[in-house]
Amino acid sequence: MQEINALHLEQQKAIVEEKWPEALTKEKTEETKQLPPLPNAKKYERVVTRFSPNPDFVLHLGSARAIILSYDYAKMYNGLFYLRFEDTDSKTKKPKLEFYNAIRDDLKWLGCKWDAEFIQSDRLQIYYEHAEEILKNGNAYVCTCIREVFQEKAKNSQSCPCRELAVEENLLRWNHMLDGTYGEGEAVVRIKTDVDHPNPAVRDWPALRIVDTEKYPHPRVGSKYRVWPLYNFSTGIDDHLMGVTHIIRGKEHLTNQDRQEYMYQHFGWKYPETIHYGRLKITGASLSKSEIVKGLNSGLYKHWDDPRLATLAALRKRGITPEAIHSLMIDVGPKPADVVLSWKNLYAHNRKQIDATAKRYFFVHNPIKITVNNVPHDFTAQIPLHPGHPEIGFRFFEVKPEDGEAAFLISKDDLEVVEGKRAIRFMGLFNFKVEKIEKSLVQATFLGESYEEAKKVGAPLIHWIPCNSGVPCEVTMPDASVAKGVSEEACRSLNPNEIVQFQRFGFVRVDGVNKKLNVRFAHR
RNA sequence: GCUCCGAUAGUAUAGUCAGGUUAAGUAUUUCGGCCUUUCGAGCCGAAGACCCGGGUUCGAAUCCCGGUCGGAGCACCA
Repeated sequence: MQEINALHLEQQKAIVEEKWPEALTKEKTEETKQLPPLPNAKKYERVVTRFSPNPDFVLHLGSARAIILSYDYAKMYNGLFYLRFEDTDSKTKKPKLEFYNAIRDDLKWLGCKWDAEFIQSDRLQIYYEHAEEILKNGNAYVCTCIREVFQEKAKNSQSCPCRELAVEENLLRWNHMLDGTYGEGEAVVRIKTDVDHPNPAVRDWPALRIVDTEKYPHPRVGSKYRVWPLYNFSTGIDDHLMGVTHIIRGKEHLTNQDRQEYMYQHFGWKYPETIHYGRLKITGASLSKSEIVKGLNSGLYKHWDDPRLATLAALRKRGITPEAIHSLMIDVGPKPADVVLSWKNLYAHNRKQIDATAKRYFFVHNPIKITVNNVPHDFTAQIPLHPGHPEIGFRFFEVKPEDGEAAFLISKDDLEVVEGKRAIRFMGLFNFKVEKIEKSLVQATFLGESYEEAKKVGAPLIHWIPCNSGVPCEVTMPDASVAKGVSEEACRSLNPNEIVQFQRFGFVRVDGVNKKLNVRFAHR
């Protein structure tokens, strides 16, 4: 075995080709895209990654990148993947109880099971202990300067007077933060970095601050705590304590690494490996939380699953599968360059997932009545639910002409397809010729039953349903408009969540069926 | 303004770290054709890219410098 591994890939291939030629061809068809190796994975006993959302809103396509990369890398190295709620700001990014669960559901839906879950609002004591320790070591101080004054000084590489305070004084001030002597905004714990750091944003960054939780109670722990850690402090401590080996996050966190590395040095810890991927966008849909919330508040969107949005809830409702999102994200990978995804790309991934299993049905958009004369006898049309898989079953249509005349519904969209043609074929039924097109009625004459005949004369194939049958159907389109029509009778037995294809119209996901069939359009 | 990061076809990505065997590979998109009782899938074919300018080198998509463009951060947010 070792012997073989020592050979070059080409040499290995040559040997295989010689001895087992069929093995290689199979390998090629199953080829799927792989993530590049994780940096320094071998240095750690066990790879640990985490996804750490603030439960202040639902997840979107951008979050999916962090989740899938973190999850996949953990699995790739037989490691662990954690979920950690970062809910330490009950004021400006206030968490809401409903989103903790919504996020869990999104993760489950994506198929990314987490090995352990943490909630930062349960861990305040841990942060307090570390704050005390770092104050005792003289590597942090309690700053009572006016924010703007501090910033002005930091900008000019000057230290503030609090920086020189003795440990005892800092500890005293720290207790004043905890016991309520200081009010909100009056004191903050700062981590000592380097007042000459080239990036002013890194200089003596704030680690813990006071929140008036009487006024802004935390959804989980209410007003129990008034001193709360800031992002770099809680995240930095947690990543170390939880043994996270690889942090995978957006590059907006790049300077946070610089900041946190100072703290790690103070504690004598080793900073984890990091991957900072670039900004992800998708054409025409905002992935900014605040913008989505703005649209929600203004009434532009009724719900965060509005089809115009790229939230996971919206994509799910449109019939985009988790597998499609997964393979899209693997395709994009972890590189630091920004990407602007095209919906068509997502659709292509999705189509690959659903095409083989989605049942086929007729949906007549903007119906118009058509009568066909000279229909010689009754028909029972039997059309497969999937043209490639007749074993799935069939749908049946009864056509009973009266005095040789049968009535159907076709889509007005097909009028231009039909116009001026010598022959048209109703899929799975018969051929006819259009005699007259009026505003609300099309008249036609029966030509024949033979499909071969239709093919020979190049007759267009259109879909149809018998008049006075079918289910009224509304299709919510990606732009939130609603396409109305009638879908065939067999659709009555459809279940919510099912993804089907309306033939010649596109793939849709079933919302519900009652008196009316409600579906959402996914893509062609 | 300051501090970072990045740049391969319409989109996404491989190749870049260890410069040559790649007249830049793949997926998707687009356009032809075939096939198919869907405008879906499948098959065949075509089109389409190394941001610009210098430098190093026998040789640069790959290394160096400059520029341009794009993005991020500069909160007592995450």
